[in-house]
Amino acid sequence: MARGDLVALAVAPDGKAGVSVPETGWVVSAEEIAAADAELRPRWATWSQESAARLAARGVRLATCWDVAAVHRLQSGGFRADPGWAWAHVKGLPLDGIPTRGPGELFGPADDDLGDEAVGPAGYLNAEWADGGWADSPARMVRWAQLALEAARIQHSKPGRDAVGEATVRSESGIELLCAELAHDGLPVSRAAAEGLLADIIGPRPRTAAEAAHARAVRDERVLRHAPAGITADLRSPLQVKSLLKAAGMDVPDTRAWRLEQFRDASPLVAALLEWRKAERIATTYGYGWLDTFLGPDGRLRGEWTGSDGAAGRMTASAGLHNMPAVLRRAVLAEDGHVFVRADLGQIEPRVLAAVSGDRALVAATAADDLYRPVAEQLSVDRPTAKVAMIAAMYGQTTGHGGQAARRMKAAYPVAMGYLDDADRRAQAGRDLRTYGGRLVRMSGGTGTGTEPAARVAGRGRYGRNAMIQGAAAELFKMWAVTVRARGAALDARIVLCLHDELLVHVPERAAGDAEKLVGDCLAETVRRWAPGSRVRFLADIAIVRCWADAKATGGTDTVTGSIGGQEGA
DNA sequence: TGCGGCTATTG
DNA sequence: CACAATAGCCGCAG
Repeated sequence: MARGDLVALAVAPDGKAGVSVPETGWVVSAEEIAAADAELRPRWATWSQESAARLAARGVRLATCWDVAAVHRLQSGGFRADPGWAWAHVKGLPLDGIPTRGPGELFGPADDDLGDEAVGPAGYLNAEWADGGWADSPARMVRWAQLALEAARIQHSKPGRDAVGEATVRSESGIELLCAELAHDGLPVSRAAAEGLLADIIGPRPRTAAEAAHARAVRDERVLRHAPAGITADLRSPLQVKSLLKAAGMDVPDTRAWRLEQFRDASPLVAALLEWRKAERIATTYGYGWLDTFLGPDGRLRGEWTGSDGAAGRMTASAGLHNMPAVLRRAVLAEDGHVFVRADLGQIEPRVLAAVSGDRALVAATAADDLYRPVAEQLSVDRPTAKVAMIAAMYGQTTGHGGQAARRMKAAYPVAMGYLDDADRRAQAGRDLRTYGGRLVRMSGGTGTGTEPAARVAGRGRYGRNAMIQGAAAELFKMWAVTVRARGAALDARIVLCLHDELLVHVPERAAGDAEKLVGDCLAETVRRWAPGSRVRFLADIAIVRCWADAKATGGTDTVTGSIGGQEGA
């Protein structure tokens, strides 16, 4: 067995692992997996994040893997990637024939029970095995691991991948290891700080249901006392709020905050309502219940992580980790003797557009720290207009008054705009897309009726246009993240949060400086791999902080990376 | 009880 | 207010 060789691995709920090379198989302990990983450093072929999660629970972190589910999502699109589904894809089997365990089979063996055969006569995986039965015996565990390896080999043999595609397959797999660790480790959150913030915003923790109801009523009353005499409303009902506003002389089509903002100064009712909404949001979604559910006694906030969603392939997280109100970041504090290295990519989407389209003029613009400056100059407009025009092009905005800027954008950056328009047209026509790194974005479902509403077609076009950028940006980001994970291990630097273009790394204080440099170096390494030979420049703002909220306020080290002409050092 | 609509938060 | 996501509550259908 050599470094990087594929080795089959399937970890059971009890931590025992089926391993195969594949001529020979063993069942070994998590500790033995850890030792083998350290000594031989194979690329473990696994079915999904599940194996890594079970190892992480036992303190074992693998260096690399080939994750069949992650690679399936990349190569074939969609989110579904269970073994039975991925297997049918790699084997080219009809998808409507995949066996399932019906409710009737829960109480006894099915008529077509396959017993100890992992693969049935039609070539599908045994549904009972796939449902967890694979862990029922040592022989099954080894066999199940071997099948993951077989699936991985077929995925590996798929034609049409360039070097970037190969690297993307590896990083998409590695991200699953990171996801398992993010879920296990959690985000450091100070309970005392969090409860202090909540007390300021929504009041002290209620002791009884009656106290909670009273606090709610008090909050409501602060709004309703501004209502016209005799008028009341359930503030949680948009319909009733609309009526309330009408009674107060304001006729609005809906009650969204941005629409009510114009009345804030003139109407104490609206001002109170907008404040109420902010507090209510925190009370219901990010209040004491949220802390009780997701913040462990060890001061770690835990959610589930996925390496790629069903659309363009961004990472997702539950437990509010990706949409926590900014004010609560003040409770995200490094543990004693530790600090955070916080790093975020600057203007990643237009820079990615330059890279994937190869537009020479836009590539040239990425040389600037602020890309929108040269773009504004090129278009002869001010910076805000240039930014809006660029974002409009990437998101497919059709409304508003960006006509002139859009025309100039097309003239100045014809290759980049053509790239986006092409994706838009393909998506509108229901043709599948493939991102820069090779992710299939399925567009073919639900089209072809011929009577499809124009709004739906246009929406699909915008979706496809954006998926090419958002998806490629996600691929770059994940490659950076797995590189930081790998290189940071030696410093005990652990990624504790991924936020689309931002990394939060928890690191012992003594290694802070090294980790800060490492995160920047990893970006340079990633860009060389992700955009070889490109002159596109990527930037990361990197700072050492004790509290997540401090990062932007203090203004971190402005680290500049990328900018590789040719194959320097390569 | 399930689901679409509305709303809010994040990138 | 365009692209993506998670998530809670309301109102309605079954």
